[in-house]
Order: sequence, then structure tokens, then C-alpha cells
Amino acid sequence: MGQMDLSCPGCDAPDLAFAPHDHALCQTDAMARAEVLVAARGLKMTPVRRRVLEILLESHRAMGAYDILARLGAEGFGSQPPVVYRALDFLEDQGLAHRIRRLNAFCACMHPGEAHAPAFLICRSCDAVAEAAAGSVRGALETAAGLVGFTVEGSNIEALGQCADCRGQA
Amino acid sequence: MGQMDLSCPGCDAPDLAFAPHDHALCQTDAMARAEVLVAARGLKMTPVRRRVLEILLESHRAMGAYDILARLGAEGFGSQPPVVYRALDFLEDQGLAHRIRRLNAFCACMHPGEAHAPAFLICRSCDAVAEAAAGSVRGALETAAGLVGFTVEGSNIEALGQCADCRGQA
DNA sequence: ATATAGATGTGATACTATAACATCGTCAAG
DNA sequence: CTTGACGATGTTATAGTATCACATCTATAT
Repeated sequence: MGQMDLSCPGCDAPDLAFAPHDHALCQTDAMARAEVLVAARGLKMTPVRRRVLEILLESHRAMGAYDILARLGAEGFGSQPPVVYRALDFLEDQGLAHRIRRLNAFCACMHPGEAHAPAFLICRSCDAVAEAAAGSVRGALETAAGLVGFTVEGSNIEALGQCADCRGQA
Repeated sequence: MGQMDLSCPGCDAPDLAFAPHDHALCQTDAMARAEVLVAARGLKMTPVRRRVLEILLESHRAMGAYDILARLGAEGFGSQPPVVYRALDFLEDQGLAHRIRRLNAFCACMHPGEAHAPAFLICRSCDAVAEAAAGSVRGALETAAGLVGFTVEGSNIEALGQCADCRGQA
């Protein structure tokens, strides 16, 4: 792990999101992986899409679409909702961003390219969102669903609570 | 299990929601349990609250707040959003209805009064929503969260997929 | 050069949810 | 009986989230 970077709000709080870490590295690494992935799929990481991902990568918090849109507009991109929703749809389809339904908001994926279907841990104190390994959770969900003959095609699993740092301070 | 009631859309599709069943009994039973629970807590099952729950109990599908509101308005209740949102908040607080975040919609609880923190199974074909026993799912989630020091205070677990009946027909 | 497909920009609109305040009814204390 | 307090409801207004439809642009391949 690198040096702690206090300018990263998510870093104060820790999975990866809740622990102090070199967030600049975290950001550039995720961005680099995203670029590679998109190229490998024959798709384009356009300026709007790249900028939206950069904005999401600034912290480990979820952001509302309209907050992102305001940033885009201020930077010379389009300022109408479809601009940001289309970029977010693309990023989500490519596994580079996640929608946090409980918050009506979006966060950058911290494990792009890795096969993963995460559970989201949302700290109510610092607002950081972490992705927890959820293989066992999904397994349990599929088992429970299977008992009633239901086939799971997709799921969203979100937990609201408090991260270790915040609980320590409270 | 009682007789099949074809007038119940959710009944065509079964947990309880995806299986053919005597839905009239299902409705009256849930309503009766709700009345008892509310009274036992010293709260009031007012006309608006009762009617909202009745509407939700008509099927095992989730309904949007505004769809419910239209029904209320047509029946002489207030027709402004707070009317229905307040009733839904009350029902949710009392464990009589659930919010399905994936659908921005609400459904009646099929297990009122029973300690439960369900996972929701949402059939993409028939739109029925079932509550699956999720003790093991929640256990796995808490374990996964615990590994990163996160304390789970609440969670929403929703699966989108296809119920047994719909898969058979497709 | 030009046709095509994908991406973006823009205006309009739909859908979901809450804030703030007035009114009304019920019920208990006096 | 009346009055006060509280909770529920009604109503107006507004905030917040998301999509549709259509025009325009850009890159690419032909």
C-alpha cells in the first residue's frame, strides 16, 4: 500500500474505499485499466466518458448524475441530462461504474475488468461506498431463489451502515 | 394451499407470490394481520393507510407511488403526492410494505409481523415480486462486510430474473 | 468524396419524491 | 363541556431523477 493522501475524502474512512491509501495511484490505476478494457472491446473512451469516470474516481463516494452533469457543463461539455446519463450507462455497461440504487447515485468501479458482482457497503457517516467481495452473498441469494424456482439473472445488494473508522470515532 | 384464483395476476406467476394460491385468502389474511399489528403497537390503521395496503395487496406486483395515488384520488382521498408517500412511509415503517428500489415502486409485505429481512425476487416476465427467506444471504453479507470492518445496519437485496412459471413458458 | 454508424448536443417532458403550511378530528385534562 | 395537544390529512409548491426525440457532428471505411 502507498502513502496516505488526506486530499482524498474516501481515504479517511477504508475494502479499498474505507482504508487510507494512495488515492492518486488508485485513480490512475483504475483509469488505466478502464482505458485498456474499453479498447480491448473495440469501444471508445470518448472525452465525456473519460471525464465522467475521472470525476467518479476523485473519491470513493457515490455522486448524483446531476452533480456530475454540473461539472461537465462547467467544463464545456453539454449540460443537459442525457449527456451524463449516456456516459453513465456506457460506464455501467462496461463495468466501470456502478449505480447505487439506495442513493440514486453512481460510483466508480474499483475492480474494473475483474469478474465481480459486488455488494456495496455504504457508510452513513462518511458517505464512502466500498465494494465487498460478494461471491458468498450471491451464492446464498441464488440458493434462496432456487428454492422457489426463481432464476437470478442480476442482483443488487447494498448495505447501509458504518465503516470501521467512523465507528471508532463515533 | 387453497384454490387457484385467476383474477390475481401475481398468482399465475408463486415463494408465495410465484405460486398459484387462493389470493383472496392471501389478501384478507395479510390485511387482518396488519390490523392486529398496528393496533398492538398503539398506532392507527386509518382509511388512507388501509386503502393503500389493500391496493398493494391486490396483486403480488410492485406499484409506483403515483399509480397508487391515482387510485386514491379517484376514490375521494387526497390526490397529492404526500398523501400516498406518507401512507407508504407508515406501512414501510411498520413492516407492512416494502420499497423495491430497483423499480422505484412498492409492494405489500407477505409476512407481516414475522421477523424477516427478505430478499426480493423480481420476475422480469410477469413483474411479480416475491420475498425469499434471506437469513443466509444477510449472514453472508454481514460476514463479507465484517471482513473490512463494516457494520451493517440495514440492507436491500433484490434479484431480477425469472420465476419458474415464466421460465417454463418462455 | 461520401455514406454510415456512433457519439454528442439540445429542448422538452415524464417520473419520483419532499418541504412547508393549513385544516381537521380525536382524545384526554381540566 | 370545553379546551388544548397531537397526529393525520389536505394542498400548494418545488426539488430531484431520468428519458424521449431529434438535430448535428465526427470518425471511419468505402
